[in-house]
Amino acid sequence: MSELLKLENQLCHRFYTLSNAFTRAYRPLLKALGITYPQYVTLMALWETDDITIAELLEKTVIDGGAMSLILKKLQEKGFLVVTKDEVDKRVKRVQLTKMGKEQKAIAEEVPAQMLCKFNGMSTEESRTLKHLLDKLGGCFESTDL
Amino acid sequence: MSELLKLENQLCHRFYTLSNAFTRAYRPLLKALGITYPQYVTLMALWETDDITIAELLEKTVIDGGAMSLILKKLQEKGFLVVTKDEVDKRVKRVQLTKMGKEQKAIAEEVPAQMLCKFNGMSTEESRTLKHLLDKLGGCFESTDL
DNA sequence: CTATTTTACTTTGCATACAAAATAAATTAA
DNA sequence: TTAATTTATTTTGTATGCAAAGTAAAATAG
Repeated sequence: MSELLKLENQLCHRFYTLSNAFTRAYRPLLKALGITYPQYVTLMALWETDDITIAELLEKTVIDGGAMSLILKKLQEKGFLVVTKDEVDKRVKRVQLTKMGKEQKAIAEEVPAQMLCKFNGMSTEESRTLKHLLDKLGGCFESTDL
Repeated sequence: MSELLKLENQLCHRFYTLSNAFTRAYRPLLKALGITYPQYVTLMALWETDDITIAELLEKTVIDGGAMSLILKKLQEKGFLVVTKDEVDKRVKRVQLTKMGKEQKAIAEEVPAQMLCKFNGMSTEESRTLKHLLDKLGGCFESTDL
C-alpha cells in the first residue's frame, strides 16, 4: 500500500496546511490595519526599502505579478502608497509609501510579537534550525530546468 | 529599524513562498493526471481510505469546505469519483472512487518519486528533522483560543 | 532608421482559500 | 410533537496564485 502516496508522508501537504494556517492566523491581527496577508507582505517590503520598482517588489515578496497589480491597486485605494510612472523609463513604475503608509508601520510592529506568542512551544534553537532547513529547501526549487 | 518586520525574518513568508513553490512544482507532474494540487491531495486521501464522508475528507485533507465542494464537482466530472447521498443520514454525502479513479493511483505512484528528485540536496536526516519541526509548528495552530 | 525582440506591467480565465450566509435534515428542548 | 438548535454541505463575495495573452515602451538587429 504505497507509503509514498500517504498524505502524512507528504512534505508538500505540510506546507500547504501550514501556509494556510499562517494566513488564517494573521487575519485577525491584520484587521487593525485593514489589510490581507499578501498586502502585509507587500508593505513589509516597502517599510524595509521605500520607493522601489514593481519588479523589485516582486522579487523581494515573491508574489505573483498578476496578483501584485491588484494588491497595489488596493493598497493605493486604501491610501498606503502611490504608484508613479518612472520619467526616464516609461515602462517602469515606482511604488512609494504615503505619509499614512509610513505611519502604519508603528502599528504593524505589534503584529510579529503577537504572532510569536503562538509559538511558545518552539524554542529559539528549534526555530533557527527550522528556518535553516526551510531556506535549504527553498534552494531546491531554484533550478531552472525541469 | 525593527528587525521583527523584516521579510527575511518572517517564518510565515517562508511558508508562503514554499507552499506556492510546491504547487508550481507539482503542476507539470500532475499534468498526466489532468488534476490540480488540491485535487491530488483529495485523491491521495481517497486512495488511502475510499468511501468516506465529505466531513472525513475535509478533516484528512485540511482543505476548505467551500473549496472542497468545487473540487469534488471537478473530480466527478473528470470521472475519478462519485458522490452519493447517505441513505441513513440524508445530510451526509459519501465519496467513492470509480474504477478509473482507482486505476489512476498507479500513475500517481510515479509523482512522489519525481518530486523527490528535486530534493537531492536534503539528506534523509534533514528531511526527518524538518518534518518533525513542521508537525510541532502545526501543533501551535491547534489551540482554539485567540 | 525601421523591423524584431525584449522588458515591465496589466489583463484574463480558471482554481482555490476563507468568512459568512444559506439550505436541508437530524437532534434536542420544551 | 412542535420549536429551537445543531450538523453537513453548498453558495456567495472577496482576494489571491498562476499560466498565458495583451500592451506599451525601450533596446537591438539588420
